[in-house]
Amino acid sequence: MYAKNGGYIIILLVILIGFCGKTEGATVTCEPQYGFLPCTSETWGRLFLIVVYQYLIALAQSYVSEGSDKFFGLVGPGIFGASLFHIIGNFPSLYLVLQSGLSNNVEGAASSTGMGMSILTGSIVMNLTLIWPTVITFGSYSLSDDDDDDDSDLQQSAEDEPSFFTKLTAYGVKTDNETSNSARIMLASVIPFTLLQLPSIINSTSITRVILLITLILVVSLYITYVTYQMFQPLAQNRIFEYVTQQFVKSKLETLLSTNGKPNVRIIKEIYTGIDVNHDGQVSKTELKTLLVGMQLQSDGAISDDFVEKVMEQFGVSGDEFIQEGEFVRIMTKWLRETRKSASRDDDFNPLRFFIKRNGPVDEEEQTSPLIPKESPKLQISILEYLEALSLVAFGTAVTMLISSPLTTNVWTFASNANVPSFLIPYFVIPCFSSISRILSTIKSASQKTERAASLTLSQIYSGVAQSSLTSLTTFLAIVYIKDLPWDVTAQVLVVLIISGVMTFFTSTRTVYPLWMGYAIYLLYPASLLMLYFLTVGLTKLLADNAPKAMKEQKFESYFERKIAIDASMSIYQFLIVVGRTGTEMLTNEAGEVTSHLQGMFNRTIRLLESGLKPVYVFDGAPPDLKKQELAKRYSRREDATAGLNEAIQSGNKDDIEKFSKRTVKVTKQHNEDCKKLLRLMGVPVIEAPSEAEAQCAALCKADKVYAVASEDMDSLTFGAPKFLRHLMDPSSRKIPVMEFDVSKVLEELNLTMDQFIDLCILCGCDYCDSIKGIGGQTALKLIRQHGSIETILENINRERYQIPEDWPYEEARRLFKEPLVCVDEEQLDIKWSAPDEEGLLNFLVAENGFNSDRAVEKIKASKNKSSQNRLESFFKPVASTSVPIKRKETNEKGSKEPANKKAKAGGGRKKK
DNA sequence: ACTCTGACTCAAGACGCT
DNA sequence: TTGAGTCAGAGT
DNA sequence: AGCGTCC
Repeated sequence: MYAKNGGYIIILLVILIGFCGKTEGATVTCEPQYGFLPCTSETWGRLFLIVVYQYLIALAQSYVSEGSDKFFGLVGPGIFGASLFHIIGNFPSLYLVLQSGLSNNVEGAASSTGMGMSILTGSIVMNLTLIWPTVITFGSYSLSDDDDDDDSDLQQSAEDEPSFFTKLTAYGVKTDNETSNSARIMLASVIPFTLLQLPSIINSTSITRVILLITLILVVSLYITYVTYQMFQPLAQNRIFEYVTQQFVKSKLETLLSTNGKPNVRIIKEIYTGIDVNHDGQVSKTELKTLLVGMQLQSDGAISDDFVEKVMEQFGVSGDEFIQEGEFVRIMTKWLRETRKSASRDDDFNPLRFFIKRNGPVDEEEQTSPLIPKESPKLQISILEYLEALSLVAFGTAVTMLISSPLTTNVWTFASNANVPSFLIPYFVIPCFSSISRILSTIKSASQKTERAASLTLSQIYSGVAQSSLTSLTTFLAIVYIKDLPWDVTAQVLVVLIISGVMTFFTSTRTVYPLWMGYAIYLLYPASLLMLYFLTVGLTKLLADNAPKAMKEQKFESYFERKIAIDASMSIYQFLIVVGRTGTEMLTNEAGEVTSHLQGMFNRTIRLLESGLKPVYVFDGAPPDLKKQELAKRYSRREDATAGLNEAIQSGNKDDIEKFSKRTVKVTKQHNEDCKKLLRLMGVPVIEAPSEAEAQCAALCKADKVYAVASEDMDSLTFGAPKFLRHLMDPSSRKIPVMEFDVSKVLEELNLTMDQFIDLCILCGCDYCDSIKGIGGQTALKLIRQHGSIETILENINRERYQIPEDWPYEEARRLFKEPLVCVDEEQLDIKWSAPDEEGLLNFLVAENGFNSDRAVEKIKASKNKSSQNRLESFFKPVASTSVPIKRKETNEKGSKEPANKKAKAGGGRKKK
């Protein structure tokens, strides 16, 4: 059976890889993970992949749990059962939780740590508010104690069934005391979450770290306690053991009973081997007991040795003798026949009859009787068995590790493309996926509708929660502490606390859960979603004082097919400064004209086209008057630098030459014209802004002509570009992810209006005017918050402390930001991307500027390939984004971002790596 | 003690070869 | 030029 | 990954 499933996994993988290969021919714009896993840039393709990956993970997890169950069955309760068993069983989900935190990507560390915690929170809450009530609703039976066995299935016999509302109180589930005990243990495991809440109350980074350490120590000691407890209190372990074997035997028996006609000897033999854990070819008394447990022979309480003896007698053996396979098959067959005919007498100890009417009488008096077989099953070790278990675990784990990273990336991208709120992904989607199999098995086992089944299943949930929160929390805290990662888990922690608090209230004191309670607790799940939503959204607002996260990291590839406006002058400047320049030397053509900018622009544009982006380059027009002052200053500085350069050349100081030559770089009209020509030849649209290029970019974005503005200059935000990308060009050379800013979110989280935001930017310093001495990002934000506008600030500010520049033209600057001179008429409509004019391009590059023709041809080809596939329009609108620290340009920018980290903003001390 | 500012420094493109 | 990172000093 | 080359 494992082999069959293993076959599925392998076949699926092969299909996937084949799928990948197919994609490769036509469209490869995405990077296959590990070089062979398929990938896609289309949204629905992603969905498909997600489903497949998820299925694979579910399979893998079932392997791991089967394997670890097998281990447990082999070893039985003991030190292994107490410790390793849990860890192994939890490994796949643990890995899912932590893989994000393990990434080396420091930039994304904050979000990944948050993500790990969200997954943990999500699965805890899901266990408690979805799986838990499932036990109640699926496992409920009449709580009144009459012995009518007919209500075995609530849904079926509608006639004599009580009404739905009556059932709410009259039906339900009972559990034993041990279950409440597990609940209390689970509660204890949640205690550390309280500590994690402290940093948001206390405003100190150092204390935060101490708290982190204390929490870590607490969690570890709790974990040790938990393991120790289980070692010396085999109660809990025995429950799991029973649960495990019960699952196996039960499923077999169900198949057996569901086949009509002749008893299926093969399955009976399978059961026999299943029970015969040590594979010595015979079933002992202890092993038989396992069978009886699996049959749910008694609705609660232990199987008495007495009873086992009697059943043994049925098999013709007694005491320490063994049951042989042939005998086993014979008796089982007999039982089956009898059961079908229901001709058996009551005292003949046919356990199957009890199994069939699972909802047998509940004997409350026996509730307190010991649940545990007096002797734990002592099983002999079979190497083969171990190997099988081991390989199951190893295989499942390997598949999980392999798949989980592609799964999560796909899930994220899908979510962002489909506009799913991002917090739902780690909180709902991922735990949901990994819980599916658990939900199913829970339904199955709860459907037995016996106290024992309910108790076992609930215990299983509690201990599952306790284990996963302890293991995950330990690892999470350790990583965060050791790597000193930023973390802000206030919202998740609160949700866990509230949910588990409510659940504790429900569960700690009682053993009877009426049906209504199950339904009520279902409601907690949506409630927790709302709670988390308001906490994340609300909190950031509340914390807006510091660093709202209004930004989202994006993969470079996720901008496939997106139209992006780029400020050309900025790029040209960069190219001139950096491309092929050594001292005063630059890349030139034969005529001695500089071609650095062409080289850079060509390469970059090719790269963009190859990635499927649609760039629009916007060139600067005439600078506004205000900026002229600034420009004049720059000009004079450049003069100085030129003088310095000459001096340096004469003195031969290389460092100085280097330094000054950088400063003397100037983008000339000629450079601009060259680039425009190049771009037009490449089929890339070029727009000439009447004034500021940044402003024009923003206008294009506002007019929905482009998806976003890409720039390194934060002025774009001030100009109100709805979407703003930073580091778009960087990922190739550096490992910085693209940051996507959403102005509306920025405003929302800063809790400012656009006008206020503009004022803020002016205060922080802009190209148009000076800033006020002594006011940086922080103070500016505070002042704006407090007073609302520059005017009011000026009225209220302490003029002694802050020297306000004379003739401070803030109003003018504001006007430039608010109503920049941009071109809005339909002239812009001709933003069209066309195929490159190869001939013209080659002529221009090779003939006029001395480019290597082979290289040029090759690159043009590359870009053409990709751009032809660009035709596949994506249906999906640009994506909403979330969360980022706000920044402002100038030094102060750091003012607002960096403090964001330090400020211990209520969000909990974030530390920077 | 903690926060904020401002002054300082540094690097800045993109590709391919080894 | 720009931003990023660091550091010292001044301000609470 | 580091370093030279692109023109």
